[in-house]
Amino acid sequence: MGVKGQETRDRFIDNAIELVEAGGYFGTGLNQVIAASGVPRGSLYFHFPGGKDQLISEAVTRAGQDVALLINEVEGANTAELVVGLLQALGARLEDSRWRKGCPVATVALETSASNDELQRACSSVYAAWEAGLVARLEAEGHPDAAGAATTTLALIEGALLLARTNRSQEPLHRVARSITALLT
Amino acid sequence: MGVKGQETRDRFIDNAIELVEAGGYFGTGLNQVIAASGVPRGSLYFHFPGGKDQLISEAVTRAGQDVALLINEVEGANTAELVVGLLQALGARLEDSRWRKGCPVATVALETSASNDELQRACSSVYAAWEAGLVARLEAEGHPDAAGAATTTLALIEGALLLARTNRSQEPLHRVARSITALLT
Amino acid sequence: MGVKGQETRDRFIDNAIELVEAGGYFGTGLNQVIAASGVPRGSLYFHFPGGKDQLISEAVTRAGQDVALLINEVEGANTAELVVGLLQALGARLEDSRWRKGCPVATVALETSASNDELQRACSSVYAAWEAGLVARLEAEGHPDAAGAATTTLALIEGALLLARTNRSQEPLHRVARSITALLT
Amino acid sequence: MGVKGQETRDRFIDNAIELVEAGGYFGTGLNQVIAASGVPRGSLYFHFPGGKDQLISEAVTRAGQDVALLINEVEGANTAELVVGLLQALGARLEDSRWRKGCPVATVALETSASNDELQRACSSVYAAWEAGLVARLEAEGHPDAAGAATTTLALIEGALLLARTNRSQEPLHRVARSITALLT
DNA sequence: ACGGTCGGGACCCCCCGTTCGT
DNA sequence: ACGAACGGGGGGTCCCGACCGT
Repeated sequence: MGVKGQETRDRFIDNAIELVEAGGYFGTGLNQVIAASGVPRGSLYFHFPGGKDQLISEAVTRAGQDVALLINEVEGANTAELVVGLLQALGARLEDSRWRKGCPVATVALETSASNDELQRACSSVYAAWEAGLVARLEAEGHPDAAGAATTTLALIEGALLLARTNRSQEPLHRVARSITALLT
Repeated sequence: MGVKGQETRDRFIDNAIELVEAGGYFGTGLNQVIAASGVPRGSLYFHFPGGKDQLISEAVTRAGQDVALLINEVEGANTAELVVGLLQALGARLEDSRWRKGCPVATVALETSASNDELQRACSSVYAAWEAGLVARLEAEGHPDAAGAATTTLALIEGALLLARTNRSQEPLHRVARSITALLT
Repeated sequence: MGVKGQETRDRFIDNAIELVEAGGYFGTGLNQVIAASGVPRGSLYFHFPGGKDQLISEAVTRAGQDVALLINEVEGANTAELVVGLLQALGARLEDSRWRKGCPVATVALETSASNDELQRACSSVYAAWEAGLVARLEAEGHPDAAGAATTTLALIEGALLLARTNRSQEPLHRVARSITALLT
Repeated sequence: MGVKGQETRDRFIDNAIELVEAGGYFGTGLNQVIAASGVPRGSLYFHFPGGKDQLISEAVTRAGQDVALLINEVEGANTAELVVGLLQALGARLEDSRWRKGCPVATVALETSASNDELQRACSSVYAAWEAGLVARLEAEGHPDAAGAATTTLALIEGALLLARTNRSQEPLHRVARSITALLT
């Protein structure tokens, strides 16, 4: 694939992430993605012959990888500090985007878990990758129940993001941040 | 309003809850609701002149009230026991429905928080009611940080439901149940 | 029919005239008429069992009669003066209503002449009545071709109203007023 | 735009003219246009992203241009003869179409002048073009009040067409034809 | 390989005019 | 007289595929 083609592909994915994060799978039309990308309609099906499912699936995966890197590569801090920092950053991002950018996976996960296996698997994989990163960290720190703590941490983050976004307030994130420390140490 | 009219209205709302819980706001068509309700199209707009938004809004509210009753009226158990029981019941319901029935509010909340104020407010109100119920319980038990614990509990439940549904496994609910006990006692 | 019933009937007709004059037959919904009349839905079909066609038909007829009275009963002026005065009054009414109130018959006549015999006949009758009034006047004045002049006059008025409304300007009415005098004297 | 696409576009417009002339703006459904054109629904919105308004607007404009050509390009006859010939042709067309094809602009003009600026402007432009053609002719013939005569002529034609169509008779056109000669010479 | 135009329907939500039962 | 039921149709948008031109 040429450089030009890769750029076009990336433009689609980047814009898809942005739009899907705000509106979800069903709430985002390909027309919006196409318009935002400034690329003709026909090109989309050249790069993503699987259509909307393939595009959104790759978008979710890409967005998930970006976060996974954060979890895996931040150093010089224990897990509790990492998560607290993450919550703070997510809260700022959420409010700065006027409550549009929460978790790029959750909406799609809930919308498609009952009706679209391809996307359900993509979302599940993202969560699995995040959880694996947390488990590795917690085990390295000698946590007695790394698996349980990782799942709980992930649930707390996702739940807090959901509440914060729905209430349009960072307060749930702050409250959860306090609880996390007690839970992980 | 006559008895007959109320029944028709309720049929719409009940079926809307069912369908929206599985498919979300955008993923659920009014045609599906109408077909499932066995009521003609025109009747919907007689009972819900505000259209889809009014119908789904009332559906979310109704579903939220049903859960609120559970939180407020279960007696003879402390909050930790209540929540653990709730997680167990939610897990069974989720798996029994073949991973279709998770939280009737979360999907709509995420889909509409950026684009639909009426629904965002309806979802936010439901969460507020649930949280208030938890706070009342925790305060009655003398919890030192009832507000923080309630938000954290709610986030945990919602996050665990999201993970369980996405992974099609009750495991996240079980793990979180263990953490809850530590958190609330 | 009781007094109350007659009032309800009249309310329907008056509001129908108003709305139909602005929006035409297809452009006016019974819901609008019902809402404007402040009368419950079911009452409409009690007073007008023939439905929309009967209501609009009676509205067109009533509106036509009001104008016919004007043509037949204005005294102390020859026909040319009557018509010029009429054009002036119609122009003022048109502009005062922000170009909504032109001829209460023309729109319905054009919309329904191809598809609705009942309404086509109603409109045709109104025009016939107007024309008869003009013929009577012109004959009384000794006009050599009363029938031809009456039809021409009516066509000029209707055409000028159409142009004035479409261009949102009284100018066509003024220009036609000048021609009328030459034609009728 | 390719040849194929242009043909599809033209099919839409041609059928829209036909249907709108008979039924008006509100009386003509896009489904009818689509069915008559034998082109799928989606194609309509590709060629007319502005929807019904754009389609009908272009249809009215196109129909107006066809008539304008007639006014501007007929030679070897003075204006009075041109108009008389026009009235005769319009009468034949009207009766041959079983009183369906009158003026392709008037119905839409009356229906939309109060509620749809785009279409009101389109109709107004058509009338302006026709009037300009008449003014040019009359000035060339040395008419002392070309503007007044042009407006009057246009009003007469439109009014006569309205009456003829409503009464389902060519008689009004014949009577007006006689008056026209007196007016323009 | 890639960009671009267009055809193709299914489906969206909403509102229509009408009729029924009380 | 009136609230409610009743379907069919309104305009509009969806995602997809095919067929061009490079």
